[in-house]
Amino acid sequence: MDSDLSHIIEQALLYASPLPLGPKPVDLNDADNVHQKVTVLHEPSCHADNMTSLVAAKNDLLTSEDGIHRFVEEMETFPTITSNEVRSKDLMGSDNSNEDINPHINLDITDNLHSSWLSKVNRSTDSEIIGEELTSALKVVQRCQPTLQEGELVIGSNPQPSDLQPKIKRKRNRVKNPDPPPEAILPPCKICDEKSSGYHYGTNTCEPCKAFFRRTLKKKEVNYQCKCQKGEQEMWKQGPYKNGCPACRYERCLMMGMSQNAIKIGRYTTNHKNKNIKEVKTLEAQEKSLNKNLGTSLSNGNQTISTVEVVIIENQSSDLNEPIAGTSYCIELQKGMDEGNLLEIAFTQAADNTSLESLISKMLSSASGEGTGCQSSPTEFSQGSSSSFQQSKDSELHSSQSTGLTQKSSSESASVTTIPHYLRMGITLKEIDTIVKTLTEAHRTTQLIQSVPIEQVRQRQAEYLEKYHLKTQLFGEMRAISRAEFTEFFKATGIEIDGRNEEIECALNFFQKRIAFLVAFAKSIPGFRDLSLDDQASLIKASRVESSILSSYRQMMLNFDQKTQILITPWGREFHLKEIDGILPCDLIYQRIKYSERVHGLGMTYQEEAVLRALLTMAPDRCELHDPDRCAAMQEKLFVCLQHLLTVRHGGPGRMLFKIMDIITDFRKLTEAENTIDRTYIKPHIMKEKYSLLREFMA
Amino acid sequence: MDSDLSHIIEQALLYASPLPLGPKPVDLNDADNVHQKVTVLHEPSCHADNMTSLVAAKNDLLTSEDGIHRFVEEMETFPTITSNEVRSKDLMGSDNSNEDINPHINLDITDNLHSSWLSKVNRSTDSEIIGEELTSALKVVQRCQPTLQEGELVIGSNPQPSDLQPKIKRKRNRVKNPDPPPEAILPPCKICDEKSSGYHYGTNTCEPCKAFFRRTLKKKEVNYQCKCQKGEQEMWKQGPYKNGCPACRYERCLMMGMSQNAIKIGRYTTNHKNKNIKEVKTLEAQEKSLNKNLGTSLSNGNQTISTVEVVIIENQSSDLNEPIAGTSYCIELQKGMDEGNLLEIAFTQAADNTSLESLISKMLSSASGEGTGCQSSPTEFSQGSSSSFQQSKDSELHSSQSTGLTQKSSSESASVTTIPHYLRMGITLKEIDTIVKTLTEAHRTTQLIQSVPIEQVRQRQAEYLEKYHLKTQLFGEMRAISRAEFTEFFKATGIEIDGRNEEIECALNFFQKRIAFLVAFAKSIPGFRDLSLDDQASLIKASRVESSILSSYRQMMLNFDQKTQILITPWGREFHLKEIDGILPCDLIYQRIKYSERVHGLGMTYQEEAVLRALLTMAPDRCELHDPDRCAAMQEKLFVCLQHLLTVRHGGPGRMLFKIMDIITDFRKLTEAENTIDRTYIKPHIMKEKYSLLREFMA
DNA sequence: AAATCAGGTCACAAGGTCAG
DNA sequence: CTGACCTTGTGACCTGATTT
Ligand SMILES: [Zn+2]
Ligand SMILES: [Zn+2]
Repeated sequence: MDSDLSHIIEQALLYASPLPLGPKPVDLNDADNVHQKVTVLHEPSCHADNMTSLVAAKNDLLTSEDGIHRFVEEMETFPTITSNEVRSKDLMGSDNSNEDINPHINLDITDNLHSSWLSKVNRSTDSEIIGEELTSALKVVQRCQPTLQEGELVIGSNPQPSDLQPKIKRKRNRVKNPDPPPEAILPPCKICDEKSSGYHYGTNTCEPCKAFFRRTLKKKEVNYQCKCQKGEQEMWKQGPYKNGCPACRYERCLMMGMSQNAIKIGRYTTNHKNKNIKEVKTLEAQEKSLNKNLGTSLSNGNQTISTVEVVIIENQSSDLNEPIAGTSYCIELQKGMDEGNLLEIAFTQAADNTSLESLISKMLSSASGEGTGCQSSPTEFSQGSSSSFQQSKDSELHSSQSTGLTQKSSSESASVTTIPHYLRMGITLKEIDTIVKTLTEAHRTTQLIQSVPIEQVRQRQAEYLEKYHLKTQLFGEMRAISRAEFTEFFKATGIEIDGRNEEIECALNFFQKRIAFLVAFAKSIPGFRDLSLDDQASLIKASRVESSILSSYRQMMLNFDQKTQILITPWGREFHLKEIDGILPCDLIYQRIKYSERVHGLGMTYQEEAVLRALLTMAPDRCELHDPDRCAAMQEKLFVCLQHLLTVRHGGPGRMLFKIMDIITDFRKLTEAENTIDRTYIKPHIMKEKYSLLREFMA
Repeated sequence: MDSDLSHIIEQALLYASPLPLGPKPVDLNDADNVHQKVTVLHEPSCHADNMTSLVAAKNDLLTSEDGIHRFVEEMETFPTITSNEVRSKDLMGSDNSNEDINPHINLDITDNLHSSWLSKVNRSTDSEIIGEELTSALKVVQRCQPTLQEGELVIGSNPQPSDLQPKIKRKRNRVKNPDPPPEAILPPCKICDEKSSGYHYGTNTCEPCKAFFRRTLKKKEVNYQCKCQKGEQEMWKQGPYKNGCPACRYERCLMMGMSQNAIKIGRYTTNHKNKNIKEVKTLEAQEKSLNKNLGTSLSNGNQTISTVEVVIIENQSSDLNEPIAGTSYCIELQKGMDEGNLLEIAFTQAADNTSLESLISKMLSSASGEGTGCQSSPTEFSQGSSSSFQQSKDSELHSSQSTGLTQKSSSESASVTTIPHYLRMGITLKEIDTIVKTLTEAHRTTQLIQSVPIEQVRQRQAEYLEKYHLKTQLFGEMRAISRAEFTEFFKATGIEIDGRNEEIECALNFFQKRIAFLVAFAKSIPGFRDLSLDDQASLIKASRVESSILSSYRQMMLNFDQKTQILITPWGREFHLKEIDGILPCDLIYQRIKYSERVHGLGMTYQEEAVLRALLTMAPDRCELHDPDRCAAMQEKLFVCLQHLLTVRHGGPGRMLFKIMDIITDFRKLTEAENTIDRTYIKPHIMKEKYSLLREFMA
């Protein structure tokens, strides 16, 4: 830290010498250099040469972002811009603040036109910094604009002087912003989570959503048809989402309070600005700081929600998802999901005393047909034959034509016209495609998705926070009653101090449900069912942590509020992190949250998520298998699928893949940790017959 | 819609008369500058000059023909354009953003129309800013239009001043686009190489291919039958192609990433547009330079050793690295390696009390040129390698080129439009080849290779085993003296029970040497040295376990005998696994051995190993970096290299890659384990100054 | 004067249609 | 089935108006 200085010097030296800085180092402070550069730039004859040297110089200055750098960079790219591309407005310079269009380009054009006299003038210019010169120059030009127009108008229409003045003034405003865009901080689009462009119709939205809403407003009759797939409507309800469905989009717009009347124009009030900032901060905090905070936040978790914006909505359609009053939080199974069969088995059969093995085995073998849940997709995948493309109506399966999702992909992938390496093996693209579709579908239908908008969740959390405070005031920290104490007390007296056993029952119940989902998903993995039942069971068990995190992390992000430290469990209860220790080990929960955040941070698409989930499920080295090779072969295919997805999305799987691998690694640790915890915490509770499925999993 | 009529009339009027704006010059408020500018622009005499210089300048800037050329073309043809063809809005200039119409055209129009009077406007030279003046001038001209029109209207319709404002606005609307082909620049169809019609389903495709893909999407069941002739399938894989085969066509669509979710709609961003242009440029450039590259890269590939197992070298110069007396077990540094510089610093400098940071930094910065270390000994190695069988194997595989570049050469006869294989993310095959070579070389020269044949080793192990048995018979299990006991004893009495401290010194010494190697290798990674020194250091530290295992596992396999459980350490001592615990935690050694076995089990080639080592070194997610992105970019390249190598070797990297990833994953666990162990075992020993380098690594 | 938004414009792609 | 063409909706970018 303190040795930094010398270190920096070292570095400086290092970089200074060996690298070819180009003829004239770019030195911002030195006027001469600067001028030179400018001159150079405008000297047609020198053009090419200087270009290269400038570029070279640029590359040497690693960190700096400043004017010249950018300038140089643009010079570099400029040549590719053809005349078509330059908008007249750019040339005219009256354009206000287009961030993409760079003024320097204008310069260059101009240069080209007039290089002869330009270069001369330029040299004699004073010792200002280039960028500024340029911009100021721009400014001047722009000034001319309005004025001129003014003149014309006078001619044509006999204007009143009074008219003239304001006009000029107004025009001036438009004068260039010399410095880079301050780039106001804004929370993301409430509708689609994209980068928002401001507060539109009463809500922070992106430009597209704004336009969409405007168009809709203009319509005399709104009759959008919902184009959503199975679980997508829930996604819309839950939070920002994006797919091609205008009906749901519009509905969400309304949900978020967009309307003509909510319009607000003009400059932000400080208040509003602060609100924005706060909101962003909150979001960021949520994304990042969980790790460090936990320790401390456990002790001081009584901050109030100051920044959560509770959007008050007149919700006309509070139909199905209305959480019931006080506590009962509604868990919605996928509507489309025909879970009957599966769960039936899971729960009914569990009642008898079949051997543990046979329990899962039954679940596994039961859904041999299409009948069960997610299996509607191709079942017999086995060895790459994939002959049966019974995508039934899934043609649009993941039709989430997430418009705009691809912008990223387009940005990177240059000219990849060749078949990637990873495809050189037996697997065909078609197969990949099918696998991905199948898995995505299965993934979507084997997770619990609540359709409660985040605002409601937060609200509920806020409410609970108050309750919690009250409780703690009355009884002191709930946490004080440790699990050990409780058990002791319970054994001795038969009295549940705080009714936690009931809670535990709920939790266990939920766990069993989730297991059913895990099984269902696993079964949908192409080839999975070709394995022996034993192996199937082993795999599912071994991957339960991964699979369940991948299937629930989005919910987790929704249901846990960093600020208040309040978690709403999937079975619908609120807990402050501090009190949860009585039911489940706090650490476990915490770990889960942490991992959820990490996964969330990856920003995977649904498809990637699904494939990864499958990949992790099919891990032959996680457990003893009868036929590990077969499993490995399938896993390999899944890996190829994942690679393909990543490659397609960001012109190269590179970084993402590593990040994922990194998390996988840690997943294993988590699994280990959970295994121990489960044994101590859960096991004692699952002796009841109805939890035999669970028991099996804990074996 | 409604304003159309009047608008049309307006237009008609406008164009009907040759637009004599009237003698009144544009009168500006502060007009001098502007006037001048205008003058310049419209000075017929200047015109030609500017034009030509412009063109000249342009040609410097780009290779391509289109941009300005087209512009020039348009300039020339413009006069013939009739009113229909020009949008009024363009003329009027107040229009906001037509990107396709080139401003210059406007300029020219105006020029032509008005040159008569415009040129007369006085030109008082003024040394104000230039480029902008120009643009302003442009604007002026354009603004004239509407005004003028206004004037016209006045004549015709007796306007009220109040009317004026809105009118201008109205004009902008809805002028039909009569304009000629704006014809955006687009790269060709990625599927069939035809002229593309845009970005469809995430890819630039032609209209037919788009339709084809759409139809396919709509199908519920895709069962195309391949109708390809022999060889045609390869064509499809290779690049854009076209024959009647829907199966392959679809396959390629998927390949190129077409999909529902890749849909992007709406207007292009400037960015996207630029990307297109760039891509077109790149394509053009590639076509040109392809042949050259191929020629050169083919000719300079003289590297042969790819699968060397153990390189045996007769060592004449066992200079500085002389290990410990007693048993003379020879550790050889690569002869050619000019390590002096490096190690010097590592060891000499270590003596003084420089801060830790600067220590590594110095090592990092020392080898600024190519001169150092691993870079220097390419030739010797190939001589030294005795293994002839590999060569033959190699030549079978891919004749001269180790990286399989030959494939390309074989296909070079293909259509010109075919882009080389493996050309992703801007990486050319040549680049891959170079990287691989560099790394292989570096890898080879930054590891300790002993020159003892395995028989000798085994023999020695056998001998030691006897000794060991004797010892244990005499003293009982060595292991009995635990580290704790020893430390205690040593502290108390100052007596080393079994001279283990000496051993430890040896080990530490060796570790330091190895660090030097790690650094040297890292530095040879292309791009590594572009990172900041801090980052470099962080990366090296973070990857030390991986890198050292990859550089030593072969030795490890050689030096550890599973049967006897006897290990010969790299610093030349024998140990039974049981006794080693006194010096290093047995578990660590054991882990190392285990991992070495795993890696060995992969059967990687030397090249793969080298690339993998580099890949692992360049892991941006392992540690905090100032510039993770840059690092990630390089890592991606390395990843491509690895993929390429694997692909070449076994026609598909699939499984292998996955296995590797799997091991990588576990490496991280190992790293963590070692970090803890290091802290407890090693740290206490490295307080001596000469171990400061080591100390830094343990930080 | 600067910030900030409603609204407008139109380049652009999805999906449909229909004649080959 | 193919692909040219059409219709419809989207969203990037701009301007003028409105606030603070
Ligand atoms: Zn949005
Ligand atoms: Zn095509």
